[in-house]
Amino acid sequence: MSDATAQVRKRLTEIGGRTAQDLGLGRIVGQILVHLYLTPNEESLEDIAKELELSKAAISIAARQLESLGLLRRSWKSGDRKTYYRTADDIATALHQGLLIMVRNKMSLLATELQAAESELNTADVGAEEEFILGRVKRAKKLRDTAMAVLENPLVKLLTRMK
Amino acid sequence: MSDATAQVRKRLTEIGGRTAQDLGLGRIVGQILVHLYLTPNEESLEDIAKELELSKAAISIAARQLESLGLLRRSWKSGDRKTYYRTADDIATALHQGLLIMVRNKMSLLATELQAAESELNTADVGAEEEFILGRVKRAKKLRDTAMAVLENPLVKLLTRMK
DNA sequence: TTTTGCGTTAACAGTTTTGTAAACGCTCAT
DNA sequence: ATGAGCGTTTACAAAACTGTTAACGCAAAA
Repeated sequence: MSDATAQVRKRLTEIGGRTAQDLGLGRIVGQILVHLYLTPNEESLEDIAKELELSKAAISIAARQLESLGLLRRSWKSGDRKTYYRTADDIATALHQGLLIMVRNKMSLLATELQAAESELNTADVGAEEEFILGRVKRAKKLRDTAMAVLENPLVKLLTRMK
Repeated sequence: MSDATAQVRKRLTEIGGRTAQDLGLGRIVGQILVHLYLTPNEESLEDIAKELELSKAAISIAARQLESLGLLRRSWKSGDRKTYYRTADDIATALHQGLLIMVRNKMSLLATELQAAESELNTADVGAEEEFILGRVKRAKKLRDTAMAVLENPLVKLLTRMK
């Protein structure tokens, strides 16, 4: 592998790290994923640790997290006690679905809270301030509903169809 | 304000804090925004600090940040040296646009990096490994493109039309 | 059974983040 | 001019996070 190529890979790996961190998944997770995505053959924990200059322990934890997200696959070789990792074959769809699920989870949590708030406000004795807050909560609910609708319809259909 | 109502407000405020933190804006930012969103009249720095049980300094910083994002408005009263804050009138659209801009920024950063990677790989002497990586980069680009397309078309039009 | 080599777990240290208290500077009223 | 009241800045303390080292457990080889 040429020197320039190695540098390109390193750079993309860093970007993966930053992105993953933005999503709250931790830097290492993103680094591993991109690194393996740009690697033809599978690699052991130690391989990855050496390439990314991180401890084997850190790799172990992050790799398992990636596996549970369906983004990495484990494999073994006969007469070799190491575990090897490679990116999942359907990594693109897995990523998209994962992101959608994350967003949807946050959204539905918000939905529940807003609904609960509205109910409680309705049972309380309704003064002027309650009236105001209730109005605001209702506006927020409406906002969330349309956002949700947008998210559900065209996005899912377009994105999950990709290969 | 009834006790139950106060509790509802407190709860929603907490949720705002968590959400803002997820977006990388800091907890306080979200708390202030929701608190003011649920408050009929405008409040001074000290008012907010007392309600949220935080220092005036912290509120000062976060409130200015919110103002620069177009989510809060400052105002003054004659014969009173305090600054008052209230939520912007178009807070819904400001929020949506802000989120879209954030996402778009991340996306376009990714776009530049992927493009640069592809160029560099093309100029390098192309061995088997370069070929492989180049293929992966191209796949990633395609992914990003469709995601971007989805993000641009229906979302913007639907969301920014909202009041 | 013992040994070796692996992934994992747990305690810890370094770093970063977050919010506070106190000092500061500016504007307005006196 | 002087003092009071405000928002802001700065220095710092506490808390949270991240990744490492070292110990552990377990399976396969000797």
